[in-house]
Amino acid sequence: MNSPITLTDVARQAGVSVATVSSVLNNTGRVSEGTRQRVLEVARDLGYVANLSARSLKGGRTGVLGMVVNDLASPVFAEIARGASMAARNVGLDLMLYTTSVTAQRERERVIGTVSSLCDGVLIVVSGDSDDYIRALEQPRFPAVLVNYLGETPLTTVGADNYWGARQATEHLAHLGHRRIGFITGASGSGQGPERLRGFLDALAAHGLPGGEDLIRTGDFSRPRGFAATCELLALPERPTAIFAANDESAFGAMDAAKDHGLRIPNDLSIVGFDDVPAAAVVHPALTTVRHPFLDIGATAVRLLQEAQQGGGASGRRVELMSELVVRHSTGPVGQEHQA
Amino acid sequence: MNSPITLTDVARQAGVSVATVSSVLNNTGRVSEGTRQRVLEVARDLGYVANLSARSLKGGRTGVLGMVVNDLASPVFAEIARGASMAARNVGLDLMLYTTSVTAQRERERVIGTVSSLCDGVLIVVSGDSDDYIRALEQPRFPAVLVNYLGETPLTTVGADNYWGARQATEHLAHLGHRRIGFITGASGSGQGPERLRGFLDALAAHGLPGGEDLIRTGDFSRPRGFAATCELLALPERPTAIFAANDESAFGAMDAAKDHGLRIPNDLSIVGFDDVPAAAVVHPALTTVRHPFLDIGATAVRLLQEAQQGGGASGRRVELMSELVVRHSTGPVGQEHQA
DNA sequence: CTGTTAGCGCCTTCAA
DNA sequence: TTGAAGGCGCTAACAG
Repeated sequence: MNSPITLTDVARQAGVSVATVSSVLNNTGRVSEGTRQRVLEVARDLGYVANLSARSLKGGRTGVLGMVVNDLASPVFAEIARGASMAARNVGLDLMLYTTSVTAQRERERVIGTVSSLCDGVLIVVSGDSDDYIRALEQPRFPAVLVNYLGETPLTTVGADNYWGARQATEHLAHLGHRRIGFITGASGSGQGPERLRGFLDALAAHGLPGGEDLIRTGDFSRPRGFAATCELLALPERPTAIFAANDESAFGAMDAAKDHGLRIPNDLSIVGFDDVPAAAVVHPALTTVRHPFLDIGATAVRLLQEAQQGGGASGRRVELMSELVVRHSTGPVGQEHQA
Repeated sequence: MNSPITLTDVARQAGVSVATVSSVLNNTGRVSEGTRQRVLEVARDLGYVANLSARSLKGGRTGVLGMVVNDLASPVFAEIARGASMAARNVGLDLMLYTTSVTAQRERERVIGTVSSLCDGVLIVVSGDSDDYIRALEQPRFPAVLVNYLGETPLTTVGADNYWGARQATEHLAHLGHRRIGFITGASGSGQGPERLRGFLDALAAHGLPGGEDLIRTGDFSRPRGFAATCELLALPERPTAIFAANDESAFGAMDAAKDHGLRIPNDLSIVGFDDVPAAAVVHPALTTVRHPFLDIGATAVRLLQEAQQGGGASGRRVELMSELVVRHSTGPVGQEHQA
């Protein structure tokens, strides 16, 4: 039974005091080079790993950032976590993920409390609206950064633009000659969807294109709903030549529906998504979409969290990254078939 | 600046000793009902949350399970984590995820060391082969369970069958009348791929079907390779009427390729995947695939971990769950076009 | 039934 | 340049 190596073990083995070992390991205080080398060597040989609990209890920095999420399965979340994880690693920090249900209030407070007793700071990634979730953090007891949160809050938040990305995507379609463009909305609860719709509508107006009710279909960010909404759109007397879906998942559903109707993409129907999840680049044809810079969002969140730690309280900044149109192969000029 | 509430705070506020509070909160020792209620009330009012570091340092159970993964982006991983997370919650435990790179040896030891100082036990989910990763855990210093690991190890492992699932899928195709069936392999490194291929080949032999080299194409579990491999298969002088891909991602690529060639699924080409990731149910047509019970795997891992904790050392069990064919709409009887 | 106390592993003065 | 000692929040053993 190999019990974990403690600082004391290293000290004993190296024939010095614990304080000396601590100094060496933390690069603090002046220790003679000889002692230094010996301690380092012993620590390595013994496979010493600092006990985080002890360090945290003592009140020092643990070098661990916490991340609280409520949906492990979403690729959007996964990308943000990946970005945060890489950024943390780059500055010598670890990232710890904690899952929690959106529903139970007590549960969330417990999770936040737990994480904050372990970590130097916490990143909160919540999908949809869960305002009271946030309320618990607002007492500036602990460095926290909110990711993709659109509500009112004094805390620091990071997100990315939705409006201009949607506008850009719609204009891309307009420049391609499309005049009837369908739109598949997101889930009504989320804050991201409406902004995307607004960008779409404004671009339409700017180009004098029709944006009637019949061209706007309710989706819920899911693939099956994207499929169904597209079928509705294609059943219209004057069917659209392009469809803009409020997220990639819906766009994948739209692609399925188009192929099902024997339509070629992009010849017969152009399709644009939103998010640029990894799958968007590998579907066939590759999806034209608006890149939400999730990796950057994660990395920025880590940076802001570090600033919040050093700066002390909640800085209350609101950072919005730019999203960007990525043109791939699911969009093209209006085909002859439909121009008549 | 609201500093966290400690046990002492609660004790002071309730007018009792810390030991009493501790007893109440842990349901240990006998405390009078009146005191009990008062303590509970004060704790709730103050929003007391136990400091995990202190509890862990003291040597007690923390109620947190660790999970070490090397790929946050894979849906396979996400499902396992989801299963483990739900199972943990059901027994009142939390799950903490720690990411680590597969490459750096020192790094991994550090992560394991860190996690083990915080958690009651650890779940290791490694994709591909990383044998020396495992070696570090083998000293039974700490309850650990390996997920989806196929190598030799004295540690407890949980996984799911690959061979019989592949056999079943192939037989499904054979019963549908397919005689020329293509296969897209997985990445050569992984241990899961070869077993799936073996199941495929044995089923072929059992039915007296051809399994020549030309029908077996090298994939790497990715969608683009699945696409390319399928194009090769479709270019064969005598093209297959069905394709079995070693994982769903490859199967999605195969579906893309088929549609690209103007083939209808399943009328002109049947396609089977492996894994049953969530996307498999929502692509169009819905993918027939072999369900690897990831949620169950995660849940079982949690259960075994608990047993390992209670039982003490590494029990060294090897649990293999059954995989199961899920017939959806991407497979059907051989079409007239190809029967001639 | 309830209070006092030691000590988990570490870091940080302070003293030598 | 190094050693000794205290205390972070908590639990468990022991007194009262």
